[in-house]
Amino acid sequence: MNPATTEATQYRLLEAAVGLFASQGFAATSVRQVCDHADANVAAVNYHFGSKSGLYDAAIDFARAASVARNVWVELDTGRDFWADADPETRLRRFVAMLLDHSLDPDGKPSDLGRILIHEMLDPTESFDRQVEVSIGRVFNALCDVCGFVAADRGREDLSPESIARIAFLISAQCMYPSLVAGVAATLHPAVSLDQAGREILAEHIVQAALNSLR
Amino acid sequence: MNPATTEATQYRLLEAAVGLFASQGFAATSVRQVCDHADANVAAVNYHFGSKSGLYDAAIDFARAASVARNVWVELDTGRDFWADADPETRLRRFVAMLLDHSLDPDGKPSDLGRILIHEMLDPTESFDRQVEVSIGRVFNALCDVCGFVAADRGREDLSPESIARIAFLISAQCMYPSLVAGVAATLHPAVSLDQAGREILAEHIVQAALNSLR
DNA sequence: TTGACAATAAAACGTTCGTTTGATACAGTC
DNA sequence: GACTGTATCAAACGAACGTTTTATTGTCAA
Repeated sequence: MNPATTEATQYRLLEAAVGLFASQGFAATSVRQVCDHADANVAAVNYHFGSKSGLYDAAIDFARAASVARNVWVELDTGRDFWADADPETRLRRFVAMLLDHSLDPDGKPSDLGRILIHEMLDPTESFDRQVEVSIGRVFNALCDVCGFVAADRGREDLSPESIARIAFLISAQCMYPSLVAGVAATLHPAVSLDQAGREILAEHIVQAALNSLR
Repeated sequence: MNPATTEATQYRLLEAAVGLFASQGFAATSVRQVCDHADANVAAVNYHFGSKSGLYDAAIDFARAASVARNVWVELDTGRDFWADADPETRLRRFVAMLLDHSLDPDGKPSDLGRILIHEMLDPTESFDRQVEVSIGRVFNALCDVCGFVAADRGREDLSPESIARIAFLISAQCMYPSLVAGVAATLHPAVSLDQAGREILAEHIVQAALNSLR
């Protein structure tokens, strides 16, 4: 088959894998299930990705690339954010908005990457350390930095690094929670809307809470 | 074998099942794995609990009973909390403290029940609706009520039920996050301590954020 | 001592798992 | 037209899965 179709098969496998790994996790997702969703032969996974683990790693990179392409925020490789010249409060506001955008897809569905990350936290695979190193670890450090800038901007040099980290911790909690519950939000939180408008209100709440803690 | 030993086998199976289901979820946990951890025969699960699903349901009830016994808060069957006579702010403070205590075991480990619930949110089994009905759904409604009392106490009748629900939503996020990350907190959030002292500081942050939103 | 009963154990049931094999189709090169 | 490399397919591999069957054990009442 021609290379174009080949790439299409790989693409379909990755798309199916991301969605299934996101909801079921690595161990509970079978290769045959992925291939069925992708209309591919069972042997395609091992041919294109070497193994189920290879597909998993490729799917994570695929999801991360899609998420970053949709919403460039910080350089994941360095942790440097792109608004180093803006004032601290603006940086914090943008950071929270982007964490939420990475937690929820544009249509309000929970993010695949976020849900894969949650599975990794509950039951880490060998990919977890790499994810911390190249992605969430650096992002969390960048968030701590931004919170530290806000604190310094307000003359709160008395806040210890632990206090700063705790505030960043609670920001992470509020930004990641939507990707956890969005799939069952209709059952669990029927009164809370997670569309674009609701997301902006949530972001403002989160920012205000952080600013109050840093005041 | 005598009934005492029988109960011991059931108990060991439930203990092993709770831990494994909490970290791996239902589908990724095998019956043989549970029996190995419990030093029981493979047939013991189907003998005592009928099926793997029966073991799962029993394990959830087991974990919830242990959690409630350790920390009585609201009546899970009715959603009624036990401090209906206290002032609204005190009720909120106690509610947050108890949500955190249910998210983290006394020794700072993530709660098994909380992690099972997270798995259910990511990929609901048939047990999910029942869990929402008898547990988390009622607890969330009770939390909304408490937030509403605080708002009324402060003359904020202008806050819509949606606004109240959103504040309760963010409280839930911050209280549940520890049970998600506590297992990897050393890697992910090395600066944030989740022991008893750190938990109290977190609770105060969460309460203050909610009070500010309700002010 | 015997029979009834609850609990455990070993073995096997058919199914599904991740992976591999061998064959087939098809593009481009000589 | 023969050869090479890539991609797909059906089929099968041994291992592990949830579950069942059969046999064995120990404890009671009769």
